Amino acid sequence: MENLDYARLLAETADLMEIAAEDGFRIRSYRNAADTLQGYPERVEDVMADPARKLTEIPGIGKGIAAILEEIRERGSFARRDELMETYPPTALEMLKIPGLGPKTIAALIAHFRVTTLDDLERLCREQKLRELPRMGAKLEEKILKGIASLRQSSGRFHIHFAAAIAEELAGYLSAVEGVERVVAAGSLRRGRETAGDVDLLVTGAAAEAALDRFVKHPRVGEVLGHGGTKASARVGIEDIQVDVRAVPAESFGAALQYFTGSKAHNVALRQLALKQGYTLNEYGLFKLDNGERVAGRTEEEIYAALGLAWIPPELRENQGEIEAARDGRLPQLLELADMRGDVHMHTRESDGRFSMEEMAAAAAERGYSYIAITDHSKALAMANGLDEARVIRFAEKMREMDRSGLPLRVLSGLECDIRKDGRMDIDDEALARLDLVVASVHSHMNMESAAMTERLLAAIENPYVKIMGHPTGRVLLHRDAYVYDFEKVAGEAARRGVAMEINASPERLDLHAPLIRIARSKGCRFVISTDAHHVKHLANMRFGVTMARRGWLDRDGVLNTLPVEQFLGSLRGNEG
DNA sequence: GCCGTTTTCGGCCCGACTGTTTTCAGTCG
Repeated sequence: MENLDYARLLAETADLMEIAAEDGFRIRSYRNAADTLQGYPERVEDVMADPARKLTEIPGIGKGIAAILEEIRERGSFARRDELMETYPPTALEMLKIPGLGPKTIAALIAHFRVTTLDDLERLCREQKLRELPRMGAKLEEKILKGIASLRQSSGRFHIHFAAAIAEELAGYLSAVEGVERVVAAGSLRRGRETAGDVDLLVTGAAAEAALDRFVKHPRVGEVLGHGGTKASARVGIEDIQVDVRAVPAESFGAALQYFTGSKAHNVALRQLALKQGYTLNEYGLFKLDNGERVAGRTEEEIYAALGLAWIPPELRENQGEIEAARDGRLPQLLELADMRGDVHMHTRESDGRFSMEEMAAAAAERGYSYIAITDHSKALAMANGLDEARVIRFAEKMREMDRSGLPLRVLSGLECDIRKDGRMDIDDEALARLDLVVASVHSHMNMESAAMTERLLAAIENPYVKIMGHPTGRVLLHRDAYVYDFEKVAGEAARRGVAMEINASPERLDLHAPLIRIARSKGCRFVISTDAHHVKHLANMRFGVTMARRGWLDRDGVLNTLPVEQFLGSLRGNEG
């Protein structure tokens, strides 16, 4: 089992404990441990397997949870969880996802009506039975019905490019209000998470409150969930994404931005640090505990500085060691979009892209790149019109000719070559040898068991022409899970052989993601960031890949396609020195 | 359940909004 599985069991149990009204601090410990494991750069099973190591080295994991993790490893669950699962129907966890329904209400519903399915709950609301209970009324019944409907139609999370587009649209709309000074997106969007559950916008200026009124009148705003003097919430567009807009005074703008950017775990750690230093921190500022005097709040920088910390880039705020690094001056100089000099994975009409090589080259040059690699599909992807050996050779020749004929940037000849089920390349070595670079990717047989998939990938990177491992986990966000294999082993071998790991910047993939980037980096891997563009407009997705790299603590030196083209080529496997 | 430059016991982050109330519990971020 992976860290994510351990984290899920702990978090799930914490939810059930909340319904069971257990001690809140104990529940928080479970959640903390789950959060920590989720992003922990080492596999928890490896720590358990190493006799020289102890689980309690991991912050937030003490004797109690260490024992639970051991129990999970042995039998896939643990006693406390089993008891709770027996007491409460599995739907209890589903019900928590309905906005407006919390643990207390759910406990009451289960106790009084013996609700066990969402259908039960829906019927009770339709028959207006909920109002028989204290503090429940018509509004709640309505809210639950809407919640059930939206739960059934979607997972409630959205791709980052979609959430970013909504945020940018509304920010423009609200900025146009006279007297609004700034509109900024906070939340997981600002931290660069791969998906967002909602959009948080902060508005400041004399007319901030008026901006809330304007927001709820936006033509694409549907249901208004709340609207007060400092906050308005509504669902937007046919996708029904929740948007929260908050009006914030200028003197506490930094505090609000810090607070609403999160993550929750980062904020809790920061407030604990503030308390230790004699301050209290909230969304209005940093205040002295003894006399309530405001110490900071106008900017994030002054808040972090007052706590003895360097300003922490939002992408790092996951309570994964960034606070300690900021204290000790060890924060990395994170990669920037402007550092990128080339994009080395993209498709043209030769396979399943929509544009010609010349059009892709022109669009890439416009973005300021000095080189690209064209990497169309190989023949195994027949439905994508993948290239066979003869076409690979012909197309590579054509690319070289074009490259000499004065394109606006350097075009490298490449291929996204399928890794076959047995780990061999889909194209023979003789043809691969004609290319500047080969990206090796899995597009088939994704459900192999872990050991076989590990062997397959190890075999693939044995091929000397493979320079880059494409979208290394194969996940498709909100749609398909990563394939299962021993990532550390493959990453270690890739590092040893000089095969670079791709950070695929397509918003539907974002693969690798931050925890695996950190693992790969710790194994000595180098990276490229590529858009996998099938359309000229996809070239703009590079920013999401850079964000992912930043979340993985990468600086410019860790990413090969920040280098000028000759050095980039020289840094690829087999070309060194 | 975790944790310790005040602590191995006694703390543990904080405020706004809603709905159903006659003063506040529950939910959310």
